[in-house]
Amino acid sequence: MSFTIGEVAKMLNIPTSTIRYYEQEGMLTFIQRSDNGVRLFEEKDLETLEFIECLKKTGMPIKSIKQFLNYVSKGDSTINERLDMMKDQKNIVIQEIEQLKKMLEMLDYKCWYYETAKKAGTCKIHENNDFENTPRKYNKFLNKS
Amino acid sequence: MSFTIGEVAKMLNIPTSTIRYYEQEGMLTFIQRSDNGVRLFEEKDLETLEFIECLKKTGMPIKSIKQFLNYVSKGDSTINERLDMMKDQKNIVIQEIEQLKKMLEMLDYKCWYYETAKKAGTCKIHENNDFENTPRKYNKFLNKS
DNA sequence: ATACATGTTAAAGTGAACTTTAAGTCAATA
DNA sequence: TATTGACTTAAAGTTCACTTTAACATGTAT
Repeated sequence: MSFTIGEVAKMLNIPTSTIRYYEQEGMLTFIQRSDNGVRLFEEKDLETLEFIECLKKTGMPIKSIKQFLNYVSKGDSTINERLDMMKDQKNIVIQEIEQLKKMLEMLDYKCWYYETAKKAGTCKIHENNDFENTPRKYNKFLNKS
Repeated sequence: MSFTIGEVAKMLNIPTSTIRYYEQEGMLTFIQRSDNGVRLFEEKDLETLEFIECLKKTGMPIKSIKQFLNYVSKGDSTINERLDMMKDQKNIVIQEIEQLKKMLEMLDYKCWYYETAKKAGTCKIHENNDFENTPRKYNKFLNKS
């Protein structure tokens, strides 16, 4: 049993134009066609599309995803290359999470900064960078606006 | 004491073209000029630029950063708006971290998948989705390629 | 005095990831 | 039989965040 592009679009919540774009970019070399040229998606193809969406969420560019999928289609001779790509992407995601955690601390400070300014009715409350009245976890942000 | 655009670019590791672009987009309305039109950056301006870089790392679009900085220049009457923006961005970052953590698990599984395939010399080792020989934490990925 | 580094601008170009448009094919339904 | 809805393509358009280019100004070093 197979699905049309419209059905796939609904199921995976991806616009049909995006799916066609992916095929055009050479990511979906495996998709079969009916006699009159209509794309036929199998269950396995849906899984690949879902995997593509995951890789996109990790920030992997479309060219790299294409590269990976081309390795997949070449079979066992490309296991090392695929392993390397997944390892590299893992490290990228680890670093991205690290960075976002730091940014979260900064936003946390900013929220505190504006909560207290809101209570005081003015940002002037922060003008002298008062260590005494600043929660310890925010001390590192003082004197850095 | 003030800095030229080239000095700022080196200190913050941002291209001069990018700084000029930010000004053009209305993010740097505060920058002063010398008599002959040369930009003069003060210490405070550097801090603002660093903050802009932070907001960019959180994924905030340049239009929103501009919005925020415009609120800042309007003073105490916009404290609520600024607080709301920081709260919103905090939630966005929290969700992004959540998503990346899930993607990290997926990449972790993929690494294990290809490590074992590498040892076996073939991906066929995974063909029957063997629950027995799959570490528990990867079980949820079985039958989903 | 001339070259050079650094600054200035406006405008055009880039790359990534899509989206939209226009024109056409085909199967099913009123 | 005519229309509707879903599919097809190629090509152009869009948005974001810059970057590059070209032409010119200015201050310092030789």
